[in-house]
Amino acid sequence: MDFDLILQNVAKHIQLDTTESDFFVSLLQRRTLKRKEFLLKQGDICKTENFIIKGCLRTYTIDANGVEHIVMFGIEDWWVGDLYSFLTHTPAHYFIDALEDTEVLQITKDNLNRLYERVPKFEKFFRLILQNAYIAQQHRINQNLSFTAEQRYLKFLTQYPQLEQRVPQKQISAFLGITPVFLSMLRRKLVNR
Amino acid sequence: MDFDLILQNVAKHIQLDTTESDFFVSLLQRRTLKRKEFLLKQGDICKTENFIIKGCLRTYTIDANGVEHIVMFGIEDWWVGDLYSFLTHTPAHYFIDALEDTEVLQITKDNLNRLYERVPKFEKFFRLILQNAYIAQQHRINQNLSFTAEQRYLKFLTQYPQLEQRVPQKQISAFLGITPVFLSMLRRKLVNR
DNA sequence: CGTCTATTTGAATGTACTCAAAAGCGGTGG
DNA sequence: CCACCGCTTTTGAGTACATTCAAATAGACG
Repeated sequence: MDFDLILQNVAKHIQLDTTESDFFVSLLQRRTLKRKEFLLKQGDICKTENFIIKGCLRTYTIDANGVEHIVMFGIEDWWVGDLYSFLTHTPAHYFIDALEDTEVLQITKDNLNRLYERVPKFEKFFRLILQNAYIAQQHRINQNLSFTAEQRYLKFLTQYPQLEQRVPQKQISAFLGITPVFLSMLRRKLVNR
Repeated sequence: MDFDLILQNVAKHIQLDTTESDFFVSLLQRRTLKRKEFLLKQGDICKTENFIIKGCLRTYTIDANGVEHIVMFGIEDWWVGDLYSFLTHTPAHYFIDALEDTEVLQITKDNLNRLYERVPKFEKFFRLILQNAYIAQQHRINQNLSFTAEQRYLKFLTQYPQLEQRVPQKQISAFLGITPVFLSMLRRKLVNR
């Protein structure tokens, strides 16, 4: 059933009884995105937090020169959204679109607040989700500071082996912060060993 | 009095009555650090979250070549620590030491859990602190991807004008992810305009 | 098949680093 | 108060990493 994955995701951190999990899923809305379809555009208000049950999303910006930079990828079992926009009801900094046909479960801020009230354990749940995301980001900042593009690419391969298969090189280069041309050169160099 | 700053910091997000704030401060321990003294070393377990009431700390790593990379600075009114180590009781990834004589208020994990139990509002408080930190980091990742060293330096100057005055250039270069030599060249170039 | 986009390749350029040496600056002890 | 030491910052030359531009090739999709 559709809610299996998200309930497993929740169960990693908090225990729910049937009433609680029924209430939780009653607050979720399903949404389907075609490849290249936007979940969020820069400047819009991000009205939902989104749990991916199928497919792949990217969160990115476009800089002054029109170059895209990917802040994060999301695949099955990941939460994505523009947290700042969601929380403060201000225009989003990021674009989010689908790299594959994707299905998400969405929860609005109002529903999230209802959830916090009725099942306060979810405060803890979302705190933990956030903590993990925070720690992952901190490591990424550190990696970007410490490593060359080649090292970052090799790290990416081991850290996200699924993604390497699924997303085009162009997207990987936008995540690593290098040009597609240079990534292509790196790959050639690596193969020749 | 010593707890003014931290109580103001808390009051930004949640309201406490006297009993609650008394209980909160009763869980805090004060610690003084001399310049260059360590609050945490890589490999140690981070046993406290730390609120800076005076001074300046840096959270950093040392890469394979012995080069330091600063993940964040902390000054008055900031919370610092190695969150992952603190939460999971595993060895810390980061060093934290003092760039100036510094005073912090510390709370242990046990005391934090007591606090959560007795004053559940603090769950919300630390969630908000974390949210803000998360968002700031996300912007930093994006900036590191989108901007050249010169642009990042200029951004740093406007974002942390206090720090520019207080910390040596060497530390700023370690934060920006460039060599001190190159930062010196950038500064010369910028002055010559 | 044709069109559109992604990837590869090569040459020229720019950005940032290394190494080495000199100059500046702060603290300490005589 | 000055001299010296250690550390930071500056300067310059040579080098490595990564980008831009342009063109060719390969792949994906209707």
